[in-house]
Amino acid sequence: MPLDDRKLDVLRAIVEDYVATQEPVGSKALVERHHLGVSPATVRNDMAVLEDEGYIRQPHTSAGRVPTDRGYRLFVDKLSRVKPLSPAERRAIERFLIGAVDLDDVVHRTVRLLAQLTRQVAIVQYPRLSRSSVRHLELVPLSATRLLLVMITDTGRVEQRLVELPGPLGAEAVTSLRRKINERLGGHRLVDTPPLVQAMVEETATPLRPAMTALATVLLETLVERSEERMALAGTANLARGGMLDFQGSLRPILEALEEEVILLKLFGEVSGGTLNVRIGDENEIEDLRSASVVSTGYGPGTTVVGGMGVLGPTRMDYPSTIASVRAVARYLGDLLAQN
Amino acid sequence: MPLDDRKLDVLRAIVEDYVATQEPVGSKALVERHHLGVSPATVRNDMAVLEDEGYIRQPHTSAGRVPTDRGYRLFVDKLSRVKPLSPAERRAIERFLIGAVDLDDVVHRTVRLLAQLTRQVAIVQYPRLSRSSVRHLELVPLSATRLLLVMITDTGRVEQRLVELPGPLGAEAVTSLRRKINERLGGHRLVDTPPLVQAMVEETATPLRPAMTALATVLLETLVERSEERMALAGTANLARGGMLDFQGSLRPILEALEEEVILLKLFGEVSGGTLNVRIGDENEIEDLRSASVVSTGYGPGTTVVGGMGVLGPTRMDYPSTIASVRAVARYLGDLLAQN
DNA sequence: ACTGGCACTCGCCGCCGCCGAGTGCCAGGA
DNA sequence: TCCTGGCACTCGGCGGCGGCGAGTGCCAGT
Repeated sequence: MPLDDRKLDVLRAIVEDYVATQEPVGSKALVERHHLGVSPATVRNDMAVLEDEGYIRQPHTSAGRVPTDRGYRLFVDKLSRVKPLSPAERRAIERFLIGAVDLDDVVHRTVRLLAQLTRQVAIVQYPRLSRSSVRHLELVPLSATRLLLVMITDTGRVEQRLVELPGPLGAEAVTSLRRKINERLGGHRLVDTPPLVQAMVEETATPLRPAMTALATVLLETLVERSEERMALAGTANLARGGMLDFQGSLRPILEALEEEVILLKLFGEVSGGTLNVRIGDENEIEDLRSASVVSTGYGPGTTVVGGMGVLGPTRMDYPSTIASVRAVARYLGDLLAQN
Repeated sequence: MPLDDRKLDVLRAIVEDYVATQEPVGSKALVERHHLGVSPATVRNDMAVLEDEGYIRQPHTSAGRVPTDRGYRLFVDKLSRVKPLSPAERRAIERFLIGAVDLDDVVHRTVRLLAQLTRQVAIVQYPRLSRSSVRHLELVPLSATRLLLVMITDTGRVEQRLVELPGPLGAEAVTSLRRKINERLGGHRLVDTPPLVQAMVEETATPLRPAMTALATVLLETLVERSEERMALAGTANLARGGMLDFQGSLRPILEALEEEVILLKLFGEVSGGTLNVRIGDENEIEDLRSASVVSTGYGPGTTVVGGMGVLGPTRMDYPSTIASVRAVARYLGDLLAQN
């Protein structure tokens, strides 16, 4: 049973009003606030149908209607236009650009910006190591048997790791190792490096072999396999707005989920396509986030995706502007990375 | 009017019971649970005095008593012995030590450990740059006019910053700069470096002068002045335990404060002495934290203090064990840094 | 196909009275 | 002087009650 246009209009009106007021919306209030051109009674009939179809529900008899997850889904898919950003928002985005001194700074500013624009919890993943390529590898001797391995990627990430050498190593040896690893790995994407590292070890002459093996182990284990996806979080205080009416009473599960990096990473598992993703309530795979919605997208220079970002909020959130903000911030961040 | 011993016993009992049950405690319940050797009536008289003196109060007439901030203060100062850690806690602390691969990892493990032990919000400051000394400075040429400056401190922190050069620079020039800055700054504490940097610039010969100036600017501005004190946070979900009875209803101000790095840094401003610090409710300088208590201390190898750490929770928290945990974790972390 | 009218439902709110935990006070006893 | 048992009192919490009103579903009429 397809819904006719007016029913869709009604649904849209319900979603908009409910998001704005956070109170169940009744037929009378609807016709007053939106010029639907019909009487409350007609709207009521439409509502009955929408309820049968599972798009809205009544918290209790004789209260107004509230959208269901399914209703929000339809709204997002069919009924909402992306709301253009306000000049103030554009200005805010541009202002955040200036003065960022390094990648850490950029990520932190971005996540705060996003939290502020959407008034929700924002999450920004650092550019993924696996999607980046090696710009430079540096070896810094700390002592005779200890090196610091510093890796700089084309996305600006800098990772460092301690390497314990099996035996002491002279300065020339370090120089030689440094040259070799840069020759072999420089410019390659991290995902492609494992075989290169392997080959590199095998063709290393005996004197340097043990050191190179130690180095290779660290490279493989810590930089590639456990590619340590970092992320930044901001705006958790926004969860406490609305006096815990949202999130069925307890912030606890949400806060817990936000602290589990593994869980957060899942959120960005599917942003590879570069398309923007909206997961509403039950659609979330993560148990603890079933009472929340997540708007996420990938970002990166040009069309490539080097990381994910998004916001988390109550299912009753302003999807059009949230989506607009997330998309805009992702684009700006991508541009910023590109011009670097 | 000094409080006699029994009154203090009564206060201690009230604090312990209230912390355990989270409910106002009455005279009858007190004599039942603690063998005070006197009748409820006597306890009531003592309570009246304690109330006059401002150590406890009644939420409303005909309810039990609840400790005031002042009551907790007296309890912490005079009435509580530090509770020894349980074997399970000791084991947890030791377990966290093994397998930490770098400073980031150590700090993150520490903060999670602390949150878990105390079941509260834990905050750990990274070793302060200003208290650390330079172990090594590395210059990595990224392009002809761009250097990456990497600084490694004796506490294991690695900071990097981009340097835009006024003109292109050859490889030998970079080597020369690298040698010079390491000679001059290596081993010195960061707080002592500004004059050294200044001097270094002045005695640099013309060809390298502009590059050195750029380098010096970055060094001074970003590494010393704005010495970027980072910190890690964990256990925010613990705030939502106790159904927001604590924190007078809203988590919002607390969460907001926790996101303001500036505010958090204030918490550790006074840990320099290395002594453990307890700030209870109103004693907090930070407005938003007036409904919370903070237990903080410094940590560092041996007796020096390189950073702060602590936990934040409701004023009705188990001070003895919280204090024990914070102290123990700080000591372990200090030892870890020392043996490194 | 829409509308006005109408009876009905039910959550919210304020009211009331009971119960009981807890208190303050007092007179008597060690 | 200090402690105790007894006693009257207070007041928050709880459950039941009734009225109000927003909102609904249905139906007959246009």
